Amino acid sequence: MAQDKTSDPRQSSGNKLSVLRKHPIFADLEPDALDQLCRYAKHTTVKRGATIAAKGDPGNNLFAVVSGTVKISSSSPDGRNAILNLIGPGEIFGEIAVLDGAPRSADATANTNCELYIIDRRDFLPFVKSQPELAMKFIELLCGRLRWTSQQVEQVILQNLPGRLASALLGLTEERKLDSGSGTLAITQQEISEMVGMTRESINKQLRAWAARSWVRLEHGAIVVLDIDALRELAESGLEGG
Amino acid sequence: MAQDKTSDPRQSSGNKLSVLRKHPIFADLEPDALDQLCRYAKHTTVKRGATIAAKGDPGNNLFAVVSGTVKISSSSPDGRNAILNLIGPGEIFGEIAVLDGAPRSADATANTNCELYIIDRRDFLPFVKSQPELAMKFIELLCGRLRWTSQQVEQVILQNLPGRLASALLGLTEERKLDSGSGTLAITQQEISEMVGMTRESINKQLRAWAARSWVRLEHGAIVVLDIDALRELAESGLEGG
DNA sequence: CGGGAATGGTCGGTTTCCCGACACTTGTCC
DNA sequence: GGACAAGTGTCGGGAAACCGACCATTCCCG
Repeated sequence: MAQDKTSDPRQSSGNKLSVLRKHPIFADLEPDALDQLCRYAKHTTVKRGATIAAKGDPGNNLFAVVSGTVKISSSSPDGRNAILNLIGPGEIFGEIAVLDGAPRSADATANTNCELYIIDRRDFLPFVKSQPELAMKFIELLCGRLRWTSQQVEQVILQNLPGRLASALLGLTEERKLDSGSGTLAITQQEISEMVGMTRESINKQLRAWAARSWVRLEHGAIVVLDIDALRELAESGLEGG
Repeated sequence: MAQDKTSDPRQSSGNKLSVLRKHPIFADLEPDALDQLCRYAKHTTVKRGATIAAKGDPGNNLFAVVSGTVKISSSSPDGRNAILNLIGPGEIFGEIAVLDGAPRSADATANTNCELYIIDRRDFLPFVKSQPELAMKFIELLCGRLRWTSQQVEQVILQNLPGRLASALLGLTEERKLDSGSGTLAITQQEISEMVGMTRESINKQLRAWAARSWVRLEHGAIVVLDIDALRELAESGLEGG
């Protein structure tokens, strides 16, 4: 997993460089700037289930995912849980609190064992301000996030369970965040229920109805999307599908 | 209403200056930059109900609200409607499509008669890039939007009707977007239902239950919040309240 | 390889909420 | 000032989803 040894700064820096360059937001930085960024980035690994950041904390760090997936979620006093986003390799998270200085608005936990880079806010904020191009990149990133989140609100208001579930499966399939090839999504039904805001039972019922139609195939801890067009049609019409 | 006459550039520019300076995002600009911005901004008025921008359009304009309120919404094929945001005086909207170049993700309609400034993307984008401070302001703006929208997703997933309704009323009261003093919200029950994603009937039923407890008072086309603490408690616990 | 945790599958009773319909009030525009 | 639109109040049937309670299976870790 962690091939760079923190005891060897030279090699560490070299690996960091090649990894950070794959993150779209840093890809176009000048070599000097990228090098500077590498010096700021600290390498870490976290075990599945571990808390990376908690709601309400000061946002002192920006995170970049090297491997694994991170779950952004929030929970209510009565134990219910809402999954807001899943962050995969090549993506960053925790940028909002870093950029605006307000407390974290959600929890971040390791959905699988993860390899991360952590960048301190005190290093990063001046760095962004010194790189106008990077600021524009962040504006684009935030715009994308906003589009995604607004669409979620839209779907949750306009669509019923089948529509929402279809939309969620489509989103996961298209982004390939959990894709291990040919439409296999490594996600539990419990997690899906927390993404769309319905109970696990309702999700299970709907999924098996679709499995009977060969739209999907259910495996343990995974869902295989077989007929993506059927799901797309259902998601777009927003109706029916029981 | 419209005190600046477009036939008189001098006076127009003077008024624009004082108005644009009230928008937090432009407030800290250098006088020269602000002056430049005024030259870009075109003044317009739109009548209640008129479409300002439509979903799918290219985002060629940034809008700043001078007076009135604008409704950001999206509708499904079967006629259902979702209100995503309400924009009041001193706020801007339409910035996402301008900043990232993608099509508009929602409709914008005049909720009341409105007075707006319109700025062309071709003028504005180079302007932002030439003003590093402004880029940071936009980052903060987008972060705020993202926090608000994420919270909406959270609420819609975690809370039931009473909780969501209470949260919506609290939000509207605290932002004072529709406030005409002492907690009076100028909003119809139909509109609230489209904000929280429930039917008007359900909203009406819940509101009258609260009116019976003197938590709110219902007027024609308006809601007066009487006991804000009761609503806050309900919104935070997320439970009960029938 | 064995035990426990995680995940999936299943079931009715109950609640919530939608749906369609309608009467009444208020406001607005000609 | 009168017609019409917009907004509110109300009702009951029926569908959708929750809830709590299970057991079966699979996986993972010691």
